[in-house]
Amino acid sequence: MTTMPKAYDFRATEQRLYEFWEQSGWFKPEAAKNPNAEPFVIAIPPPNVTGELHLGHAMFVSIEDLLIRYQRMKGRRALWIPGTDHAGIATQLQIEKMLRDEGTSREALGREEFLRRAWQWKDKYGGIITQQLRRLGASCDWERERFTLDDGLSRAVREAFVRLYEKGMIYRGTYLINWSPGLKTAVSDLEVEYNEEEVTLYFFKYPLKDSDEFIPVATVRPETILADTAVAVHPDDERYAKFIGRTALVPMLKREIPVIADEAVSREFGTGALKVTPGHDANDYEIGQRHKLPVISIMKPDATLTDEAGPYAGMDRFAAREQLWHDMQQARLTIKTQPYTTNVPRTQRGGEIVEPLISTQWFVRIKPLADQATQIVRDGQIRIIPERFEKVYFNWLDNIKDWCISRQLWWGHRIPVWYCENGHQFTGREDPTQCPECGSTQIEQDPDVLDTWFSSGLWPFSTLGWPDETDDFKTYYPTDVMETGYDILFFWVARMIMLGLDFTEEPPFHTIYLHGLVRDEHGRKMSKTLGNVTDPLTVMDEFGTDALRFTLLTGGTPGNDLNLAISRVASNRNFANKLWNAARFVIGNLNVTADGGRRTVDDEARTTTDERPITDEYVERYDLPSRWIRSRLNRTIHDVTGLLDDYQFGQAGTLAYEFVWGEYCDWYVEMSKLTLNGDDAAAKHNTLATLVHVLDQSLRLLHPFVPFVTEEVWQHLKRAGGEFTEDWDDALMISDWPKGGGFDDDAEQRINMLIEIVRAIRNARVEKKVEPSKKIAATIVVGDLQEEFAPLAEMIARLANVDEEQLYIETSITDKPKDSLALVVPGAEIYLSLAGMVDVGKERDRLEKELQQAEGDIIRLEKLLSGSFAERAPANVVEKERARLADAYARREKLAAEVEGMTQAM
RNA sequence: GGGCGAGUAGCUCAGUUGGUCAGAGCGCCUCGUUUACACCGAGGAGGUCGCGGGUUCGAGCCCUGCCUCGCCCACCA
Repeated sequence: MTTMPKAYDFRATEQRLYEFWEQSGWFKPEAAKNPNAEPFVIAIPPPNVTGELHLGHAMFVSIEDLLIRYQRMKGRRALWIPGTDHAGIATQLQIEKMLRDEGTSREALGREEFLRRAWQWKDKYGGIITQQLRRLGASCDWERERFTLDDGLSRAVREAFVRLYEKGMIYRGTYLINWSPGLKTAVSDLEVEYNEEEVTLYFFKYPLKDSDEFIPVATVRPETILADTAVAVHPDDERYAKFIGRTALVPMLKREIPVIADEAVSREFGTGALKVTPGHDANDYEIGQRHKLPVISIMKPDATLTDEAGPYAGMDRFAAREQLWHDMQQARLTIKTQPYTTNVPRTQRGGEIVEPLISTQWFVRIKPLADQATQIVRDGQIRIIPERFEKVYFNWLDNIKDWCISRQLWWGHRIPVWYCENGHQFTGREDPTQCPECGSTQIEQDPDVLDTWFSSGLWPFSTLGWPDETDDFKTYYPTDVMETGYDILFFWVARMIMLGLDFTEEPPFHTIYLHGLVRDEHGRKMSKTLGNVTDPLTVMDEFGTDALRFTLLTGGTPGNDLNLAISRVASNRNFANKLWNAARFVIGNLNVTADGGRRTVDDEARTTTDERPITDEYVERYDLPSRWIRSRLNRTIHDVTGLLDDYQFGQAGTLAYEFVWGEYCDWYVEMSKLTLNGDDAAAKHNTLATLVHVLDQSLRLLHPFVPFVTEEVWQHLKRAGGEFTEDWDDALMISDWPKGGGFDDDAEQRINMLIEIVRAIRNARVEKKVEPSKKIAATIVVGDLQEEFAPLAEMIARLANVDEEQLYIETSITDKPKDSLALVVPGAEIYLSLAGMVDVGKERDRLEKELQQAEGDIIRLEKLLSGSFAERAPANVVEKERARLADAYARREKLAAEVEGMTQAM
């Protein structure tokens, strides 16, 4: 027998198989059988270089590897470009933490030393994440691995910046931006998150100059009073009309500011009067522009106050808030405080409150790029799956604001702009040594670096060698599918499209597939503080990579979040085991029958790529179950292929799963035992050929979903298969995708009926509590004689031996067997000899019920078919209903006769 | 304030041109060792498909209103 253990051991196979694949070079597109095949390319969403594997990674690897393996098997030159992202803020934070633990800081080290340490860190931890992607089975071409800060990509970033700069698409300016005091850098609008929080709303008096009167004002950030440059009221507000044009005094500072009127003030909110702080509030900034108000900035990068804050200079923003309020209370300038719920802006990374600050930063003029990016999707040149995200995409691009791309960090691509001592500003593809305008050699590079997303926005082409016209770029660009989480549609996807269109004049991919977030079992977001984080490595340790992958692929739908239920992972591990054991069965039989059971295999029997129609010869060759399973296989191949081409991965996987488990294992393997037990060598041979063929094709269908177990099983099958498998490829992963053959409706119909009959008998046996091992005699009446049913039904349903003439298959009978239990299924009647086991009264009730049901069906169907349904509904649908009606008539007749017979017997 | 998604068996979820669509897995109940598999096999219980209208011969599936939960965008101090 076989040496395969009873249970599939993924621990013993996964790593070995991955190394086998990778070392064979099959992850490279150059390994394609046809060197001129059409390429299929995916650029990986680059994980943070120092990141750790989480379920989001597992999700994208599952989907992208599925796509890549599928297209590879279909013969495309499949290329999955791997790589990592330097992830500016995230990585710099980690390095700074390390330095803090060492008792030093980036400031103490200086820029150069800091970067040296950062690269050291990257070299140490940068390999971990890619190692973990391998663990997931990712069939990336690792020889093409890239990193956003490597030389090639840095050159791409430089080129991109210079081009935009020269076109006037990049500018430097002083504006109100989002400032992160913790990170001490500007962040873009997207990096600010608003959370509803309980804060305090402070009401106070704005005193007027030369008067005892005051204007009541409310604010949630009292410290910004110090930067006020006006008090504004609504022009139509009678309460405050008299103050317009007068002068107010900033509390404690007694700085004189005007009282102005502006439509932007809401009369209903707070006191109806507004303090205007152009230096620290976006709306106020606009009001300030309208009224030409001065802009005062009271905050330094670390959120301590500047000299403008007078006595509060040097204090932290929150300390200053308290102190100022205290002082104002002393000065009787306060009115009251009250709790207030509002959206507080916090940085995505650090989590501290973002401060709107006036600052000089670099921006990309985004509108022209956004318009192009909108158009390309509207034109259908890029398709987004699921489609609803197109609306979200359009909405964001339509309201886009210029992109702040400078960051006050050290870890990243330094902005390639230099300033000379004479105030000239210039860029260059190469680092300059002197000013191109005045020739001064006293030049200094801008200290800032670029937003991480600037470099990732170039990813699909920078990884292929752009801006050079490399072979890779020419061959593999544009890529095909961009697969990633919907949460980075704006951050990353939109920017790749904008920059891709601008630099390469082509959409960087034609399809965007967005997956959802992986949540915990009950739909909660996974977080360390909640303690509900599922580590994919732990899951893989326990259930195997295939089980995790299959769960992620079939457990949800595109664009929707997925609640990961461990019980599903467990059941998918069981599925891997099922495949394993089906193979053990097949392989065991191959070995056992090595002597007498086999005869020479001809091409006809092997049929790994049969496209042929169902011929007489074919029908002659294969027994009914084999014809049935081959036909079902062909249908499954057809459907799974269609679903995959339509990006319906979950459906495709489920279908293949159900075929393998529910039809091949549950029925065909069982039925094959009959033939394998017999002594018809030719029949045995054909059944074995079918067992091998269907398993092989099923493994191919499933390989993109569960690559490890399918490869392992396939290798065992290949080794044991002898003449059946001698022309197979070296590995499943490089085998051809199944083409599928014709459908054998006749065989399907017959086996379906057999299955119905067997189910009815099994059901009756359990209901009547017949010993499982006890054989019972039966008569089966089927319209058209199905002699093949006898031995199959005998075996599967444990009916009495046909040779003892206790199992009859008839086309019709005149007298019902005595003391029998009647069962009626569509197209057949069954009489089980259960002498003495049947309670006639109960039995009559049961049949009565079935009779009523049949009558109900008849009434419903007659009504349906007499109405306009028959005219309006499609012909095939009507036909189906007609057939059901005919069957109901037949059932009614049989059942009525039964019931009557039993009533008399009583 | 605007937009989107979800609400289907106890739990986690499928269900794409409206016509066996009322399903799967897990859990539960009864049985069970026949050439693979107890990570198994056979059988079973369990749902008015969130609620109300409407369109249609026919609606989880389309339209409309409402309820609950979640998310995104905007951000009136």
